[in-house]
Amino acid sequence: MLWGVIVETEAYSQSEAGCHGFKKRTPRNATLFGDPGRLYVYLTYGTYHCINIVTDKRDWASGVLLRAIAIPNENERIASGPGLLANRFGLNLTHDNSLISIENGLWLSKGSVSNDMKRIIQTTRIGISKAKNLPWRWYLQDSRSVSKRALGDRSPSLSKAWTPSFEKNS
DNA sequence: ATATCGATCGGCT
DNA sequence: GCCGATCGATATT
Repeated sequence: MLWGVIVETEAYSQSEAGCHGFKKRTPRNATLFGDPGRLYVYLTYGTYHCINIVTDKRDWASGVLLRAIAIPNENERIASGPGLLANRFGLNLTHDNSLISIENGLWLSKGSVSNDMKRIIQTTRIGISKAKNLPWRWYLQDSRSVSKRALGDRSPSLSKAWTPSFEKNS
């Protein structure tokens, strides 16, 4: 079993221009409009795959892009970007629309993270030209497995600490 | 029909 | 910081 800790993500929603589903449904983004709990995989720049978790109800395009994963006992940079993590997990277009479930051998779980890895930075998304101002990227401040841009972009002026609401309320 | 643009990355200046 | 790889989707002629 190959597993890791998701250390960087971005959110996309049909309501904003950064989202593949902003304009209309196409063969490429169809999964994004489908049921939640599935993988939306697409080819970017003709060279790398990007992995999203479809998050919202059917017919409302939205998803969370997995940007970086820390894998225990492996090079800390092995999955430090959207394309890199897709490569490491062997995910490609054939996995588009795959159901996320234990039965399917592909799932997420809410694990525990060491105390020194709990600081979360919320800031703007990377590599897009539209809706750049939306602060919909999150990463673990102290992880060395975040994407290259996140490693260098740790200026507190543009970023701010963020606490997940489920922890605030618990 | 042709041109431009990406939710990227590694290599190079 | 800039560039090319490489291809599907979208914009333009």
